[in-house]
Amino acid sequence: MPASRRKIAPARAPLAASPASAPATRSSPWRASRERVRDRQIKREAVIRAAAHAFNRKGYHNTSLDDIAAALEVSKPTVYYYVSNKEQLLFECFVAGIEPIRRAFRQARQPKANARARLTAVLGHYGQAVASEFGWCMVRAEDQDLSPAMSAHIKSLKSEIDQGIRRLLREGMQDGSIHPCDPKMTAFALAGALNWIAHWYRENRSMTGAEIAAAFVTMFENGLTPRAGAETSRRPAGRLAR
Amino acid sequence: MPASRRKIAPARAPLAASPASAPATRSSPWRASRERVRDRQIKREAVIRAAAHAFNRKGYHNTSLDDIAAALEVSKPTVYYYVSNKEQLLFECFVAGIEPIRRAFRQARQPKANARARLTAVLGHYGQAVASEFGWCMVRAEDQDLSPAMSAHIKSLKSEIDQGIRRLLREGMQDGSIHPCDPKMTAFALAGALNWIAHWYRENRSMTGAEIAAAFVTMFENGLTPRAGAETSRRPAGRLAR
DNA sequence: CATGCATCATACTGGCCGGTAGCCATCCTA
DNA sequence: TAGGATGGCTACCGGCCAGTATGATGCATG
Repeated sequence: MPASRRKIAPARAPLAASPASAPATRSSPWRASRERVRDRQIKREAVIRAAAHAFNRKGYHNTSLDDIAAALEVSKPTVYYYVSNKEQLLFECFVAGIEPIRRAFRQARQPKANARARLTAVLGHYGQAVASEFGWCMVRAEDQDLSPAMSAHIKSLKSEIDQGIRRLLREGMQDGSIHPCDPKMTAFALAGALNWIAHWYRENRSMTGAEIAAAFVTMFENGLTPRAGAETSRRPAGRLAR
Repeated sequence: MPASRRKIAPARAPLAASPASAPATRSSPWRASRERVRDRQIKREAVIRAAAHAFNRKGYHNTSLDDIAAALEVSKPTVYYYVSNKEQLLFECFVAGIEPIRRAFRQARQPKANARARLTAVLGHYGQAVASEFGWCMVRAEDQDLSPAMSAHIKSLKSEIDQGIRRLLREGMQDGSIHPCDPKMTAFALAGALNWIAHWYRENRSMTGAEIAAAFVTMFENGLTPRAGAETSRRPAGRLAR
């Protein structure tokens, strides 16, 4: 069977540019194969994205590198040409997911508003990140699946986020914009609620990540108990947030 | 090498009756092997517990049935003598974890208090369940890891919980005990925050599940924004709840 | 056209692990 | 004390899959 080069998977699914995600379209740079874009970085990122997509749908352990390669219409050694192993692939997805959050924290550094407002902004970015293509990888990167070195690295990144939230909570309690609370527990609750988005935000993406984050944040701010001032319905069913 | 029966794992670790968990002590019914407790159900439950413990520490995919067998100081076919396969093992753990929550909902059926109070009670039980030995299995039982039948079964059980929370939220909005909100998003936020306990409540169990749940619930009820009435610290750092 | 580099495919290996076949030991019952 | 029932073990199989050995192809440069 000669003449069967560079076309392992006939056309299982051209990855189809995820319907309503972030504006980052993903059209595999291999495709018709004859153009040979040589930009290594672009292809490498395509591999990362494809991995994130596959992990997202099938889980890390149920995704083989052959799957990822097939989605890109290349073969497994090609994938290995751009990343060193599967673990690193997951790590890259993790970093891609968490980087926007770190950026949001850097933005929230300068205190141009009270701490609650800055926390709100950070949580909004957080929610969007979790709802992104890399959210699953970010949230579900288990220490158990990784080598000790990677595990430590990921843990430190996660801890950085956690500490950032706690810090904003403390600042808010100092400047009076946040109700007194245990910063550790509160940070766990906030991060947990947002992290969990990655579990249910899969099918039916009727709300954008920003909308979800906004809905959550208003709930966190107001609480369940009716406020004395305005107990009437001002925003009865979300959906018009943001 | 004769005379090597019934002692595969010399004494890797007698499971040691987990340090500070629920009062359900777990002492493997095989142990000295000579007593031959015949109660099949007891041994079966020991297998489930051991599986939950192992999944909890190492994750489902990183736990082999040999691991579970070794933890019980028996061999793999013995495990298969009590459960049909690994998937069923995970399912049993899931059910064991979720059953207390369903019970809490049944208790919350009779409206002897306003809906917010009943929701608070349910969430307390929810948090305790997630912090239990089976919490991880309950929270992390992924549809991807299961056959379609089991996946559907689990999904329906999870949905039952979700709908229960939404119902209490709606009831609370009707009886005025809960601030108007989108019940779907709010239920996601509440369940997510509580589910996430399973991720960080592992080492350092300085708080009990009930304490954590109580801390979360007060935060959910009050929100982050300071209340007009009492903005002073009444319970600045948790730890003395319950 | 020759050489070298970058890119990628075919085809394989080796280990792990879920699951099973077949056998043995002990206990219960008659 | 025979014989089934119960409970368990050793030893194995087969599939999946991460990762690789080897080499082919195309492009750039001289």
